[in-house]
Amino acid sequence: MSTRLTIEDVARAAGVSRQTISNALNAPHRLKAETLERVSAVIEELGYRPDQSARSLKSGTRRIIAYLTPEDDPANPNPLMGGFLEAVVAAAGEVGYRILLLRPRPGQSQEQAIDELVAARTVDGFLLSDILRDDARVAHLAAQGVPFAAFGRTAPGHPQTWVDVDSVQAVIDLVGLLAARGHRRVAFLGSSTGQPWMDDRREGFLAGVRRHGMSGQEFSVPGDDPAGIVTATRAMLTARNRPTGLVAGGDWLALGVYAAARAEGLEIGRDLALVSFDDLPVTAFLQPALTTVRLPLRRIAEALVSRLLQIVEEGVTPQAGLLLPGEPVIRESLG
Amino acid sequence: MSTRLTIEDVARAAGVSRQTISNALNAPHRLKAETLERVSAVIEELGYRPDQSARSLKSGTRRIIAYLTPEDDPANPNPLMGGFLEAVVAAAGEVGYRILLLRPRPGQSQEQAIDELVAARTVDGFLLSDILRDDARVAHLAAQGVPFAAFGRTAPGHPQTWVDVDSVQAVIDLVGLLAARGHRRVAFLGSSTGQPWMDDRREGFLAGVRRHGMSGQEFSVPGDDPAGIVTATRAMLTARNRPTGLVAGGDWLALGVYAAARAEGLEIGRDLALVSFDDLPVTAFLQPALTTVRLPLRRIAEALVSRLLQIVEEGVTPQAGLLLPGEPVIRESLG
DNA sequence: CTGAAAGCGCTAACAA
DNA sequence: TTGTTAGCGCTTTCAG
Repeated sequence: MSTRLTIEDVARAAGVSRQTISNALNAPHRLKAETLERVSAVIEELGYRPDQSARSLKSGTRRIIAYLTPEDDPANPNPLMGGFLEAVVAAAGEVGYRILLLRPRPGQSQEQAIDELVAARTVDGFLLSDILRDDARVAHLAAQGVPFAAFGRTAPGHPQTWVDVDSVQAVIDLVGLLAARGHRRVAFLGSSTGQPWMDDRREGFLAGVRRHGMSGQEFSVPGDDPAGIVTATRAMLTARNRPTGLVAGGDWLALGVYAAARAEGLEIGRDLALVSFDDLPVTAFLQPALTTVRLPLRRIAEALVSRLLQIVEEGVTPQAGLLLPGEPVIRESLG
Repeated sequence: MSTRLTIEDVARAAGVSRQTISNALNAPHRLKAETLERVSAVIEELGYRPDQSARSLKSGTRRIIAYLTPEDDPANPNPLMGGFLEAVVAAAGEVGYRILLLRPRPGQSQEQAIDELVAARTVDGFLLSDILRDDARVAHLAAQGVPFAAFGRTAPGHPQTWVDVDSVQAVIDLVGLLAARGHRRVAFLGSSTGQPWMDDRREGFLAGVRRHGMSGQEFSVPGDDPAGIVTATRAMLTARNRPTGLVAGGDWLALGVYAAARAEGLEIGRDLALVSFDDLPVTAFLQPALTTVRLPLRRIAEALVSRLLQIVEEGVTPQAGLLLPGEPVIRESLG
């Protein structure tokens, strides 16, 4: 029974003009304390909230942020998506914004989907993730001068509103852990699907290997389907001179390493030290427990929202990206 | 540089009055074919989209649906969330609606969060999931007469806009598969966290056991943390007269069964037939592959959106819920 | 079939 | 400090 309560109704109920109601909500300092209190009580009691459309029409601001959700392979949906969204929604809600999900319709490009929302002035800005080195969406948003913030580094010519995890450093640290345990022959298992973060992790591996004077090999699986990962890993584990320490480019790959090790009769944590990245919840079932790096999703989300709103509300574009440390979680797979 | 294109600009560019533009968009049949074509071309070329706020203010409709996201335990986020959201966003986008994510702020109840959005008239309706038998959110929305649709059955007194998976039947079928392979001593492994869908699966198990005259035991793990699941399962597997066939209440539990079986030196698919529910992508790493039931997320999402929009746009509340079949996926764990 | 006028609910500029 | 006036961009009457 939403009785379509308007500012007028509230004004009448409180015995003041509608301006006073508006002021109570938007410029409380202009009201006499006594009036403010009385009016606020009425607003509260009636449960009045200004109509968002009317307010937006007037102010030009929507208090809505679009999140361009990544294309999610149904066979391998990102298991961290739920947690990331939760963090983003919470961070935005904290400052009075809501999150709108955006996905291109079939046959529509991501840029077109963006344009549609911009033209209809439905949102104040955009949040992006899974940024590519040369990201068309970023280029497009930057060219249009539309406010956005990105989870993942954007190219130098573009607005530096990004937030990212310092994967390079995190993996260097992982390699350091292997070195400290005496491993000399180590390997990196990555996927060659071309994601920049995988490249960063690989780069961290190489830097770590160099720093510790280890012998480091790289292995790459072509896609991210489990069967392929297991096959590739088994091949790696049966090669002569197999590594004693292995850095997986992500927990999804590490899952394959457990399966492969089992198939080859190798015991992780004893025959093979394994470290990884992502801290997927499902790895809690692995035996022995997986050493990995947790992504600081809450901090990422907060930083993204705060950077975006700096542009939207204050017109200030941050001049440098923000690199957040990963959180190493040491467990038994390290040996 | 969004030049804030208004209907007036487009009218001028096309050499017609602004009404004609509005008509071209909202009542094309009123225009002469030739005019419509010419005007549409201009609209297209300029990339004009009516301001959503202005349109909403006038029409009272927002073309936005709120999805009240379930509280996601960070330690065990629902891995299907990403896929479900994707499906919902796609289904809504197909008919010109967008999805807004809603989560209560700290200290705020879900009902309050709903009220806030309703009062501000930010959305046209709500989508809910993880419905409880006696769901306060459902009661609240129904009492306010706010349009909503639910993934999960709502109580009889409430609007029957729900869509659900027929878990009972699906599990009966699973038990049938075990019976056909000669299993007589079977068990159900559930969690006692009180979710209705777990009860449905349990009920399906009992019905199946009855139908096939089998001996069926029930086991329950208190929470959903992996360690607890594995411990409980091991206890079950080491009891004398252990079951030869096991129905897990969900893949998350099945993951624990694999771990427990391994620890006990039992081979799934040979020493123990295992069937489950959900088809989590991560189970693709399991050896042998898990027999389970896939949730028809796309169909669920489409049905939810279509039912909700029937209420919103046509004022028609469906008189009965919709029960969709699960999709059994037979793999080697069945034996 | 197209043009003029009114108003959705709100806020910001001004007047009292 | 409060009340009055105008107008955000659009759609929807109603005349032409």
